[in-house]
Order: sequence, then structure tokens, then C-alpha cells
Amino acid sequence: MSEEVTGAQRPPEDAEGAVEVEQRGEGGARAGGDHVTMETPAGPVYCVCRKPDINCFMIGCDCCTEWFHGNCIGVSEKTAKTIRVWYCVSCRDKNPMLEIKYRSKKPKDGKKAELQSEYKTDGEGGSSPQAHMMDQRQSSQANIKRSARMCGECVACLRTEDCGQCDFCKDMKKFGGPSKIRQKCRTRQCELRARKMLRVKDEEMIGSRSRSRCKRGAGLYLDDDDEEEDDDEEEVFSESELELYEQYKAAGYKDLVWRSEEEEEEPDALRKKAVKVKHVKRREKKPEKKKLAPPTEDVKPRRHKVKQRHRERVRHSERAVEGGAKDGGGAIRQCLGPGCVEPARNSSKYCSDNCGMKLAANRIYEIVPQRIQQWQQSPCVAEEMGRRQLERIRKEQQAARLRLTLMEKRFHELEGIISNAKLQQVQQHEEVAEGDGDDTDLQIFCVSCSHPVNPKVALRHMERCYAKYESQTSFGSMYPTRIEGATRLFCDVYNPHSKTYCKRLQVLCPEHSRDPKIPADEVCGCPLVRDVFEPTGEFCRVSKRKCNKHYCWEKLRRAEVDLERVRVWYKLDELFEQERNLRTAMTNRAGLLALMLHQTIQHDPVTTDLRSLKER
DNA sequence: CTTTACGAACTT
DNA sequence: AAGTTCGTAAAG
Repeated sequence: MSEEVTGAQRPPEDAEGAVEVEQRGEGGARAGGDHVTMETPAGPVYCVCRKPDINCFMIGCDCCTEWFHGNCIGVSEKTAKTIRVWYCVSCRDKNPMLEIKYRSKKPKDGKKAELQSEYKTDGEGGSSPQAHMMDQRQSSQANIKRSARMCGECVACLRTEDCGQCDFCKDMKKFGGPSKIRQKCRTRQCELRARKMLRVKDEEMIGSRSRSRCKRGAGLYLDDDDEEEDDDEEEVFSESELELYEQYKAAGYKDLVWRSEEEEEEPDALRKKAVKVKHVKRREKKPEKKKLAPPTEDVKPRRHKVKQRHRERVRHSERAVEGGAKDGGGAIRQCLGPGCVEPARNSSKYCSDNCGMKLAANRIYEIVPQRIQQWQQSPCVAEEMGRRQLERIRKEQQAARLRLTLMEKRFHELEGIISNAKLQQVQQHEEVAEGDGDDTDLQIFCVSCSHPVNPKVALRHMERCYAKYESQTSFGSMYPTRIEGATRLFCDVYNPHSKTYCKRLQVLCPEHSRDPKIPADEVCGCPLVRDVFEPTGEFCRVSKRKCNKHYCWEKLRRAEVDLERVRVWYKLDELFEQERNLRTAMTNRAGLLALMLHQTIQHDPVTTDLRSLKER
């Protein structure tokens, strides 16, 4: 049996841990059954024997998700392989409907067959004893497979669509990536079990998670005391965490263990931390110091200082209401709203949202005018540069538009030439002169199939050969092309299989368009030139079917023009994008938020502003 | 400790 | 057969 499956026989790393159950007020948010694995100070225990051993073969119950030692319940590793769904005795007692199900056939031919039968066969029967690999089972309600990194029940696990935006998506083949990172979409990384670094990144969360996570910004102005701490990475809270944190602070870090999101979702890490919580350790090691130092002691000196100041301020406001209620978890604090004397709500510093908003508004009134003034004092170099950039972009846009009209003109000219050429008559005798003059023994090799071909027909052969190979691959994007006012650029044929639109030039796409059948009397009609570039005004008057010299000349000429048109469109698009970005940047500069968040420090212009020095 | 890269199992 | 995802080693 493979290591994978052997791994799956052990309880997952994040098996419900003692502390987690203890600290998680609402508990039930987890996938499994926290109720079974009871807590002991030492860590999680399993099975009927209630021992923490996990270094032997184990089997998981598909009802309560508890793990059992094979030895304790009389299931060998070998027999376990024949089981598809397994329930423990107590679950079967509680619910007689639960029935252990077996695989339809014995997996002899290695793991692959075994796993496939696990997923695909639905056969009943068999009389062999029981056991089952927990990780591979399917969630009863949603058919979502669980794995070590999936709970199978959270929003992320249930999601089936990739966002296409995150770095992992962009890495995927289907989004045209190099498949180097090879991780699933960030939005689909399990909220509970996936590694934290694989989930949606913090910066991206701010918008999507609304106010459940307040890092900078909102928290800065509504939340008085966090102002000084907001540079601390760990101070990123969800609402429930905020509550915990409040309690934690109120308790003077004594009785509660603060749990960051990471710890909550990775109980393994939690377990470790829970065992050696810093302050506990300290209390054991240096009890005398404990007496001297306030309870806010922490390992990080900087944080310590901040927290202490913070606490002092909290106490200060507490005194106003209660006359100095300290460490107790139930201390009532006064609302920080301007002029408000109501007690703050449980998990907040304010008695109501209104008070919070009032305070925030006050701050804006207080800070913004000053900042605006500050802003207006000095000329904005970025603004000046932006204006110059904008000018440049406009010029380029103009040039591109000119080029585009030129190309459109060429496009029509070419169509005119082509239709004009069709009116020509075939000249029978010239055909012969056209055809010979070459060494018929000479052979060249086709660049596509490497077959030797006669130079006379080489062009024709290679064109066809290339088309044959080219049409075997698709070259598409997820979106159809929408360019206003442009005709015949991309092929844009929809491929329902890959859900893409073909992005070859329409005139050059052998996959979706065949060269039209040429009537016997059609003339080649290629404009003849002298010295390569100089048109003579004459047309090739050989029968089109027989002209080897100008094979597919219309196609190639059209492609030439179309390619240039596409290039110009791209250029225009790029310029438009640049302009948009620049305008956004200019509009947002010195906006309310920017003014509140940032401040320009006026250094000594002579010694520090190197740019203006250079300009001078 | 985090990030990147990649072999290989798993899935379609 | 090709794409997806996991686990893990190496690099940073």
C-alpha cells in the first residue's frame, strides 16, 4: 500500500485538539465532531482506549469522524482495504441504519484500482470484515471529498469555480500559466484545513471580507486604541477574535490564551502553543518577576510597551465609570463616543455604532482641514509628472489612431485590388512560360513534414502542410473579441469543449476556415511587381489553380494588413489602459482617505530632494 | 519561517 | 493523456 494511503490512515494533523474545543465558544463551526475527542491537557486522544497513539494503523468512523486503533477494534490494515464506508460501534448502536459498506471487488492491482473503486463503484455486498480510509471518503451531504487540506464543508471547499485572478489560478495551465506553483485557487483553499499561506492573501481580503477584518483604515478611526498598534501584523481581527482579544486584554493576559486566526484554523500549531503559552512558562520560571511586573508582560518588548500604554488608557476610561475596575473580565467601560457617558457594549469601545461614527466624524473634521492645508503648501511633483505623462499618452494615442485609419484604408484598397484582379482573364499560353524554367530534379524539404518536394509545388505543399498541423491545435482565449468598428480581425469561433474563442487571425485560421474551392476559370490575379516593391499595374493572369508562384497571395496580403491592424489596436488598448491608470491615480491623490492615511514629510529640500536638484 | 518549485498521485 | 492538487524539499 502506498505511503499516501498509509498517511491517510492516521488522524489528520489538525485533528480536533483539546484547547480548541475548550476555547472555541461556539465549537460547532468545525467539520468534524468535536464531541468525541475529549480534551486532556496532554493533547488529543483517540479510539475506545482513549490514548493519544497515532503511530499504528488507524481507521476513521464515517459518522462521528473519530479515529480508532486497528488493534483495539480488531480491524487489520489488510481487511481495511476492502471497506468503503465504516462506522464505529457506538455510532451503529445509536443509529442502526448505519451499515458498513464494502468494495465491490478486492483491490489486488495496486492502489490505483483501489482508489478508483473507492470513488466510482457503488456495489454492495462482500462479507469481509471492515475498515476504511478516512481521508478518501466522501462527505455524506455534498459529495465533496475531504483530504488533509479540505474539511469538505466550508465555503471554500464547496466552491468549484476557480477565480482565475489569484496567483495560483494564473499559474494553472487552463489560465495559460506555466504550472510551476501547482496549487488550487486561493478562493478554494479550505478555510479550516488548508495551509494559511495558500488561502486568499490578506490584502485581497480587505475588500471581500468587508469589515470583519479591520487592519488599517476603518479600524484606525473607529478604534481609538488600536491606532498605535495597527502596524502589528498579528493585530488583524475578525469580530469574534476582537471579542476574544478584548477579554484577553481585560484579563491581563492571565487566563485567556489569545488565538490568532492562524491558530484557530491550524489546531496543530495551536496545540503546541497551548502547551507552552509564553506567560505560563514565565510564571513557572520566574515567579518573582511576575509579582513585580504588571500582568501585561509579553515577550516582544515593543509590543509590551504599546500594550501597556494601551491598558493604561483603558483603565483610565474604566475609572470614569466604575472607579477603577481592573483585571476582572466583566469590567464595564465607558463609551468613547464624544460626550457619551453610557457604558460601552460588550465587544466594543462604544455604546452604539452611532457613537463610533461620531468619534470618527470628529476625527475627520479635526484632521482633514489641517492635512489639506499641509497638502496645498507644497507643489505636487507627482501631479506635474502625471500631467506630462498624460500629454505623452495623448500624443501616442493620436499617432496610433492615425496609423489605424491608414491601415483601414489599406484594408479597403487591398479588397479593391483583389476584386479587381478577379475580373482579369486567364491567359492560356503564358501558363506554360510561368510553369517551367526550373530544374525538375531539384528537391527541397517541407518545413513542416520534412518530405522532399518539387520546388514548383513547394509553396503549395508547405502551405497545406502547415495548415494541416496548425489546425490540430487551438489558440483561444476565454473571451470573444469586441473591437468596435473593426471588421474581420480575429477568427473568434467558439469552442464549447475548451470554452474558448479562437484568437487566430481570421484570414489565417486553418482550424476554422478552409480555403475556398477555386473555380476552374478563376485567374490568379496577383499584382505583379518590378524589383520587389514597385508595382507594374499588371496582374498575374495564370489560372489560379495552376499558379504556383502566387499561391494564396490574397490570404497573405490580407493577413499582413490585418496583423498590422491588430497591432495598432493593441497599442491603442495599452495606451487607453495607461491613461485610465494615470487618471485614477491623479483623482485619488489627495482624496479624503489618502489625506487621512498619509502625510508628506517636508525634508530639507536642498539636501534631500535629489530630483529637484537634478532639474535645477 | 515563508516562498517557490516540482515529483507524483489523483482526477477528468 | 492532460490537467489539478498535494506533500515536501530547496531556496530565500
